[in-house]
Amino acid sequence: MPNKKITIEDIAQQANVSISTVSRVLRKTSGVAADKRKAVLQAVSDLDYRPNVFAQSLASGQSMTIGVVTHNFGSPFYDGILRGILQGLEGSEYSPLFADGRWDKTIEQNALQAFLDRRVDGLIFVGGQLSEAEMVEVARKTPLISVARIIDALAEQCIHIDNYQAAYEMTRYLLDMGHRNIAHITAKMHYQETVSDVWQRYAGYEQALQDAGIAVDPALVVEGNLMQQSGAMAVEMLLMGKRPFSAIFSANDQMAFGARLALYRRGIRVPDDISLTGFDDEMTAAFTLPPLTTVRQPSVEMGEAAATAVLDLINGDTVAEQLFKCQIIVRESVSRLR
Amino acid sequence: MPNKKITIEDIAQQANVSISTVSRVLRKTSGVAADKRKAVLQAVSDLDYRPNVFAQSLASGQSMTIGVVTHNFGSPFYDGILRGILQGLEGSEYSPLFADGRWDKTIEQNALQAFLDRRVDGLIFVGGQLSEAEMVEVARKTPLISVARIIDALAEQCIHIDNYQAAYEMTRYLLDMGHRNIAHITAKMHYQETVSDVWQRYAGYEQALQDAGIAVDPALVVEGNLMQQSGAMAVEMLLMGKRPFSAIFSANDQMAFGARLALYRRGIRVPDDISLTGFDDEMTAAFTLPPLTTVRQPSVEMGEAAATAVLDLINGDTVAEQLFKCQIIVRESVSRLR
DNA sequence: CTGTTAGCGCATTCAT
DNA sequence: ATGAATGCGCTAACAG
Repeated sequence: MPNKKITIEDIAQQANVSISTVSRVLRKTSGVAADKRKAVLQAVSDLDYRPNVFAQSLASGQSMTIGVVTHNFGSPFYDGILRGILQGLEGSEYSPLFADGRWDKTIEQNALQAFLDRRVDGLIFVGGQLSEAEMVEVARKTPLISVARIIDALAEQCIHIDNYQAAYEMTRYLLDMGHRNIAHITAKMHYQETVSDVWQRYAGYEQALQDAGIAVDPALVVEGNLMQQSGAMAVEMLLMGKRPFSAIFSANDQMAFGARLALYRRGIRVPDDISLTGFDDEMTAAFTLPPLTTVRQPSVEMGEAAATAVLDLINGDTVAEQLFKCQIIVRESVSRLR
Repeated sequence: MPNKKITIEDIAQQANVSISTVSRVLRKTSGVAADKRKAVLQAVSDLDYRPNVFAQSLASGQSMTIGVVTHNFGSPFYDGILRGILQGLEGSEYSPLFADGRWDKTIEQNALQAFLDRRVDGLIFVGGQLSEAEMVEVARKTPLISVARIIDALAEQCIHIDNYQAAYEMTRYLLDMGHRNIAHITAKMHYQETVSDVWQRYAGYEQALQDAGIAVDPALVVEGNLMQQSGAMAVEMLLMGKRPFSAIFSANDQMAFGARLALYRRGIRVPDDISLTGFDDEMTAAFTLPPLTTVRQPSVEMGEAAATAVLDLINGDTVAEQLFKCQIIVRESVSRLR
């Protein structure tokens, strides 16, 4: 039977030293005679001692934890972020605490409060529903890093991808494949906090077309709301307009799936009749026929960067905004024209 | 600016009472004069006081937390469980702590240790890699509930579905649709702890056939390892055998997706040529054509039951094993025969 | 280097 | 009902 209520005092006795010496070797704050250190370590393992984190935190004022807040655990993207954070924290003395906001602001706020009550030494937000002002307020009191969401007032503390470039490259890819009439499914500005991302994606699309000497045809740009259903609607709208197009670039995978479904129902084949691309690579684990050409966010790397960054912040170091480059995942949903 | 370092003492002063009185109204352990109580509450909100959880835990010996350990956050099933747990804990004084074992036993053990160090008052395991013996050992020291995994020695503390019945019903459904030659993709006994579930699913399949006067054809039962890839292999094996079959019942969705893929590659249509069903309803959010007829585990209800159960356990009450009934989700992956 | 001591913030007897 | 006093287990000055 492991530890019952073994305290630092027990091992001090067992090792014939004072409790401060024990604390010293455990916290490795200052030198301790080799023999005493050995005796302490021996006692620790003999008695299977486990320090009381509450007492530690109470006395030191530090909890040695960092809180991770997200929209919801159940997504591949978050899963990657999570792995990255775990990796990034490895070796450090800090351990992560997780909370799932469930896309509900109230729940998220409660979770945040719980973290604050637990005196987390740092915070990592992956997305999040809090307003910029609230984030800034929180950041004033606790080291905080925002992943996959840009907070202008906290730019240096943000880790995200270069949406513009990724969209540019995706459009460029479509152009290279011979497509000239490329539709784009975007989203209205007010639907999500991710709005700025979506806007940048549109900008990348536009610029790529312009650089290819093609003007954006407003009739080929339709707005959804980021959800799958709206992707299907978007296709219907595109079809109703008489403008011909050979490819669709959706600002996110969700809508792309909706589009895929709508096309399927119409008997329009992908990619034989229409090429289709998305953004986020949300369905890597899913079963899609054919899988979508899309943009993959380096979630693991971003998570790791986030962990490293909070650690730096806690450590008093300055951090800088980090822009990650995405990878275009080419799959059979795009065909070469001509 | 909210609380800085406001302690119980500050509000004691502000309310002209002793700290013990403050503690009393906050912990509502014993009666306090109405006026004093009001004064205290007023001071608490005025100063935006937040109790120090570490001091609380250190003094009381309780952390008022329950730890939730899972394989990995990123699955719809876990997502449901999570929601259920959140619901079930609502109103109680306990708040959850989450850990993701990432399908790695070492990581899981570390997470468990972290929970133990944090003196969680209860534990909920959703799956998990620990051996039965280890689980029993942990359960000896901490109230523990196992979700979706049967631990014989801890039967009363388990919450799971009736795999046998669900499989029976699914097979029955296939039979009702006119199918007579129904293949089954199962898994070898040693691949996972979920093995007993898989076995029960096979048993349900077998019994349903027998009750319909059909003997199980060993040639139509193939073993995978629960992963998608093995589902594809299974189909290849079935195809190689000369036995005809019109439907496949896979013991889990993962393998069913693999099977779906293999069939597609072979140009065999689902459900026109072969009907296909799975188990777990893992891809509700995914894009599948057609979506699979499968078995849905009532994850939310199970999560809620788990939360309630740990609370009971902590409270010293006895708990009983809980078997949940599943729902068969009918989708267009099954066709009617004849 | 090492032992002694004073808190950390709060729950809890113990008196009153 | 309520205030004073202890102690939870540990860290961090503070003296040697």
